[in-house]
Amino acid sequence: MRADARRNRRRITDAALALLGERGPDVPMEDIARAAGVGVGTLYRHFPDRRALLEEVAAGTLRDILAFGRRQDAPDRDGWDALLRVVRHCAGLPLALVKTLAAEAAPPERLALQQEVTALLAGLAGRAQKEGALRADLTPDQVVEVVSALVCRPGARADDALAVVVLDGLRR
Amino acid sequence: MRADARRNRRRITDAALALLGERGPDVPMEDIARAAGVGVGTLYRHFPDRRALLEEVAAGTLRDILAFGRRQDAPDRDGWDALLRVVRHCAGLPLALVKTLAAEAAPPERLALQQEVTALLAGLAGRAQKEGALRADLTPDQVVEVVSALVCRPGARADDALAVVVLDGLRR
Amino acid sequence: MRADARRNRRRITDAALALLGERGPDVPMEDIARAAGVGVGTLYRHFPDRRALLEEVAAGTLRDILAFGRRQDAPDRDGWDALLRVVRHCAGLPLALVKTLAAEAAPPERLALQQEVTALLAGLAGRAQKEGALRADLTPDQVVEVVSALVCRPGARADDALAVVVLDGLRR
Amino acid sequence: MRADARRNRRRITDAALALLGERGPDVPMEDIARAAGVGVGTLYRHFPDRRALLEEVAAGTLRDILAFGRRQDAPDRDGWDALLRVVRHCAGLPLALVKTLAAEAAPPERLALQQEVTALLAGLAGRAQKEGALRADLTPDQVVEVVSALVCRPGARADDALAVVVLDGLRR
DNA sequence: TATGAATGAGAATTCATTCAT
DNA sequence: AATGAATGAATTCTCATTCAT
Repeated sequence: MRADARRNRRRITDAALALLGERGPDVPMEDIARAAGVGVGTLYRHFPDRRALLEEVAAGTLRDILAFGRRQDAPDRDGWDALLRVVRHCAGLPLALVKTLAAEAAPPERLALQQEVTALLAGLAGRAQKEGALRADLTPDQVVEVVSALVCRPGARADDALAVVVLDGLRR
Repeated sequence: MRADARRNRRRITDAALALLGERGPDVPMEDIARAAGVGVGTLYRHFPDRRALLEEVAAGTLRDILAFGRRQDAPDRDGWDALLRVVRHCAGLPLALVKTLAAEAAPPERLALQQEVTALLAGLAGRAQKEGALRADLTPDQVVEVVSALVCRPGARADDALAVVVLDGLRR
Repeated sequence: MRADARRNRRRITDAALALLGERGPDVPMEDIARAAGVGVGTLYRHFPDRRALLEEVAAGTLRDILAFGRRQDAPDRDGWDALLRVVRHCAGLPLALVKTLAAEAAPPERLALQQEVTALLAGLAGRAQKEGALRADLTPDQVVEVVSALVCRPGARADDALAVVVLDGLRR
Repeated sequence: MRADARRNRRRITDAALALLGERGPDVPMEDIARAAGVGVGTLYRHFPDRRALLEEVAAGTLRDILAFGRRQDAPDRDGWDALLRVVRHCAGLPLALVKTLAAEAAPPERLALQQEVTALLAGLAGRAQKEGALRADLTPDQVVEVVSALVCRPGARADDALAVVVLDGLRR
């Protein structure tokens, strides 16, 4: 039954992500459970309360970015290119939603993830600056701030007007 | 008595804006009424329901931008400069909040206002392109899209990293 | 509407006392509201949560005892007699129920009331001992403990077997 | 395997008694199971529902009293003394708790046990009256009522103030 | 007209019980 | 036979809205 439980847990987070996207951050737990095909009780067995579910949804996305980013962060690939790939990857994630969910004070676990992501991106930014591809009048953390704003928008796409303008603005 | 009513109405929208900013989009009507110094009954006399109140808050901000923008849109001032001033003005408004409030389908009145604002900004963008100050490979509407994303962020400031990058990216 | 609200509040505590007596300490708030002839919302406007309602029911009874006891505590009436009257009065109150409701840690307000009641009874007991009517080998506080046990029983009556035995056991 | 089952059953009733004492009459079944070191499923294999478990806890205590009482009820020992020993024994049992658990209508099995205990104690009381040790103006059943009230109190001890007063009140 | 009390539908959460493994 | 995951009814509490004063 370990397998069943794992499947249910996954169904729940998936359903949560979908419904929150469609219907905003106040979707009832019961609707999420129904969409996941389980009873509310099952939802609450996996997540002690609403906050815990939302945190897990957020954490899942952060872990995804982290994993993807680390795969790009190879010494033989230039930083600017890696940064671009991460931005493109992020544009496919529901980051605006996740940011909304995570509006409350970050619990330690999320804080740690956020710092890891930030550190990873700042590292890439620093390398890109050394390579001369990225403008040098911003600190790496400011670059992360810019990238984060670019990517945490509702409807963000990697090739929409803002992306073009921001990436141009970052170059050189 | 007319003056009283007007004052109350204003107090209510002000309180709503303030509380929504401090405590998120789910602040109870009763708290808004209390912060405005009136009873709930009075609040409901001015606004038939919660949606109507939020719409008014949003509309107020749109009207503010429109008024400011029109004042900048003088034929003897260059478009790029006017656009910059509008961006700076907007950065001082709680536009992220307003955008959140206005997440639902826009009613005709708001739609009209939004279109007026868009038209105004697109006009400025067009002029700035003709002047050669603004890059020409974007349509004016795309420029408005970029400016809007720049300005409708939580904590947006007219001189933060994203603003610098975006404005640099728009120039020429 | 002050009068209405007061009437409702009273109805609620009365209904609570009645239902808790009939159906035990877990009666749903909704049932209490219905029995009081009001909606749940009204109940919650008067008492912020279940605990607050139960505390009020308990406090009401303590206040009743205190008021009655103080009326008996006249210098020209002997202490033993006053104590007997208080015992008889208490036997008519749902003290077992109240004790159950008040099983949780006492909040300051209840604590204060309890101490006042205890002090009053201990005072009467002390006087009764000086008069020679009450056995002297117990401290006044122990007498209060005995009286309290006598009176906080389900179905306590002032003339049932336990009352007879205890009052006999206290005399001299 | 029979031994295992018996051990589990015992663990469950013990855990139930302990937890009910610590945390009140509403402890979840799952917590009882955990405290007993078994799964809920096992708990439900032994007791068809919550009521059945509570009844068994109550019945266990009644059987204990009955067994102890019968050992005291020897023709060569005086009734008053036997009664005293039973009272002392009972004071060590969680009778207040058991009384609370058994607040519902008594099922036949418990009813029978209660009557046996009552009969035993009434027998002792009758003998004590004949011996002249116990006051004779109460029926044996009233004496049982008094003893029962003495012993079914939260925190009852065989030498606390109420016990002293009641036992004095019963003598002669 | 302003007030705030009353209403009740809706949302989060708990827990007795069932059932697949 | 034991386990613990799943279920959903029941319960507490909140808040938009109505209405008596």
